[in-house]
This record gives sequence, C-alpha cells and structure tokens, in this order.
Amino acid sequence: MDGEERPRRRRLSAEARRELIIDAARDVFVENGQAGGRLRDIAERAGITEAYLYRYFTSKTELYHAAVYEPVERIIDDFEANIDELTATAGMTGAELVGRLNEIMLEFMVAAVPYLGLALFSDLALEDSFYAAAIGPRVYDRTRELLAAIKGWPDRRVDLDVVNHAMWSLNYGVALDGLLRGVDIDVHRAAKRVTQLYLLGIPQFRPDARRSARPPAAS
Amino acid sequence: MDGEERPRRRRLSAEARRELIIDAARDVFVENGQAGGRLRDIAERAGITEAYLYRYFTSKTELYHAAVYEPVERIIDDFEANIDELTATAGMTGAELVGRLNEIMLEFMVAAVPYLGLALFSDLALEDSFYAAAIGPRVYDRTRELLAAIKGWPDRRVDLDVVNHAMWSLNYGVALDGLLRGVDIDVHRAAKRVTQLYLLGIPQFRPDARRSARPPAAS
DNA sequence: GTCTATATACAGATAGAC
DNA sequence: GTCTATCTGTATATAGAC
Repeated sequence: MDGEERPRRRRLSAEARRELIIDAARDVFVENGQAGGRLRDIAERAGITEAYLYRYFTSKTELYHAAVYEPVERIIDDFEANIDELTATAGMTGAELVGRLNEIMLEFMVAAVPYLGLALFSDLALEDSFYAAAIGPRVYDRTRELLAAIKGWPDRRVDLDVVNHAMWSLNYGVALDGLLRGVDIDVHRAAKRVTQLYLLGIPQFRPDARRSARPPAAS
Repeated sequence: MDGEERPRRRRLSAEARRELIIDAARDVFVENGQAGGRLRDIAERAGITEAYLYRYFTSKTELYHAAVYEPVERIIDDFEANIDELTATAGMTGAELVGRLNEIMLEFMVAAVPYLGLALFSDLALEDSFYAAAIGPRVYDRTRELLAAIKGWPDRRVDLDVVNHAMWSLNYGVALDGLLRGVDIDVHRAAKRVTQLYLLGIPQFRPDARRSARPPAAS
C-alpha cells in the first residue's frame, strides 16, 4: 500500500527560493508573533523542509529580521523620501499640499499595517525597542512639521497635534479596515475621500434636531 | 558559601492569588501572544512557581481564557449595555447624542486597546475567530445603527459608513496613543475634544493660501 | 538543491514532599 | 498554600546522504 510519489520540490534559484521563504515567514510571524511563529509552518508554507531553511538563514532570529524588520525599515525609508520630496516642492496650495500629504500617509499605512500589530504591541518592541522609538520621530513628527508649515491652516482653534493625530488615526483606520476585510485599497482614491473629510469636516454638523424629528428640508 | 534565604512567598488567599496570576498572564500574553507567552514568565511575574499555576488553572489555554478572552467579553458587554441605554434614552438633541455616543466609544476603546493587538492581528482570531466575528456585529454595527437614527445628520454628502469608521478610528487613535505613551486617559475630557473635532470639522478648511504666504487675517 | 535522521534545548504539565 | 523534581512533548538546529 504505497508507491505514493512524494511531491518532489521544483528546483528553484536561490533568489526565488529566498523570496518564497521570506513571504511565508512574514505571514507566519505576522499572524503568530516572533515567538509564536513556528519554523515548521514557515517551511510548510514555503514548500520545503525545516532543515532546508538553514541553507538560507542561519537562525530563526535572522529569518525574522529579513522577513519583518527589514521590510518595515524599507517602508519607513520610502515614507521619509516622499516627505522629503514634498517638503522640497514649492508653489502648491495648502489644499494640494494636504491632499498629497494625506496620500503619502495612507500609502505608508497600507504598506505598514500588516506589520503594525507586531510593531506596536509586541515583538518588534522587544528587539531593542527600535520601532517604538522610530515610528514617533521618523513618521509621526515628520507630518507634524509639515502641517505646521502650512500657512493659515489649521484654524487656530484646533491644536496641531490633534490634527496630526486625527489624520494618522483616520488613515490607520482605512488601512486596517482593508487588511481585515482582505481587500486591496486604491490608495489614490481612498486618500481623496479621506482628504474630503477634512475639507468638508464631518460637516454641516448642527444637529439641533430632536431624535425623532423629521430631517430638515435640504438646504 | 550559602545560607541565602530563598524569599519564601507570602501566603495569600486563593482569590488574591488568582487575581495576581491573571494580571501577570494578561501582561505576558498581550506582549507576546498566546503561543509566545511563557508560563515561566507569568509565574515569575506573579511571584510563584510554574507548577503552582496549575493549582489555579488546569492548562495554559484555560489561563489564557481567563486572562484575555473573558475580560474582552466583559468589555464588549459593558459597551453593549451603554449603547442599549443610550438607545432607550429619549429627548436628546443630536449633538448631545453624538457627544454621549462618542464618549461610550472612547470608553470602550480605552478598555479594549490593550487587548486589541491580539484581537485584530493574531491569537484571538485563532480561537474560532470569535473576535473577528464579534467586533463587527457587536461593536461596529451598533454605532452605525445609532448614527443612522440621528435625523438630519450627517450631511447626506457624507457616507454613514465613512463617519462611523472615522469616529472609531479617531477614538482608537486616542486610546492607542495613551497606551503607547503610558498615560491614563481622562475619557470624559478626551471624548469632548474628539466630539468638538466633529462639530468644528478640522474646520474652516479653505487652504487656498500658498505655502509661503502669510496667514490670512483672522476672520 | 533538497532531503532524512538526529541531537539539543526548552516549554507545558504532573507527582509528590513540605 | 507552595515548592522541587521530573516526565513528555515539541521546537530549533546540525550532520550528512542523495
């Protein structure tokens, strides 16, 4: 009762195999954390044996680094480059500036949100707490600077930190929602919608009507 | 070279000991996930031995349940009770209603945010995906219903889901910020500030000024 | 380039003494 | 009420064959 052919793995180039492993590792680590992610699962998802992982990575720690730590680094680098570019661009109106800024923030969030649970809550914080330290100064503070440079906005009744905070929260919410629902986000379109939310406010909010009153006639 | 006194544990009541263990377990699980959280660490933080954990909980799984699953259940229950109460209250203006709703949302978020990394990204989802299933219908949809019942708001140019989403995102952001900075949030005050953000919008946003132009004269 | 077999370490869980 | 000692399972990591 055998003669079953074990599905012999296709031979791949080192590069391609490495990519496969990293993708698998990212998924497993993101779902289970660094300690919780099992090499068994990573190997299985990558279609190889555990032992063979060690031809590409010398330890679980190194694999984690390549699959999580470094990608997040690159995402932050890209974000910073975008911010720098926007900062250097002259002659935009405030609205254009805010629109573009918001787009950059959302782009960052969409890329970062798969890793963000780890980054904010657990594993990444362990590894010398780099992320807790980096996300503030390299991300959060940069947008605050930019907002501060926009003349005439926001209205001085509203604190700049609150605005910065709110913008990040909203974009985080959009990205997280996309992640949880498993849909890809059209960054450009979604950013436009979020920006409109600032433009309009959640607007015309003069809710003086009683709960069971009829809606007021459209203005 | 000894005679060192091992610090003999203080005898505690079963109740008190149980509380200590649960607190320790929550911290460890929240930081490291279910799989990553070590009984060794939990025992150490609770000031007892690993073996002694088993006098209180028959397995790691049961401990996780008591330390994470059940508290989150209670938080959601409280939230639902608050929403029910608000729903049953008559005669509020729209503004009062939104203000109170926002306060309930923030109160929920502040309580839930320590567990939310787990809930959204990993462990809790495993346990029969209860949370992924519950947070939507029991939390998210409830506020949407309530918002939908407010006559005359939001402005029909803005989608209700976007508003609901934005409110949750903002409150999530506030709660998360408090968690990451290790400060306690005054829910009532913070909720007021967030609600104002809706009332004003991020307001008066007509940023037509050029970047380097002077701010317009105050209106 | 990829596997099987195995060594080593560690975590969860139990038995039983004090 | 609390511990020490220990068993058993499982995870990481290595050796070496094909």
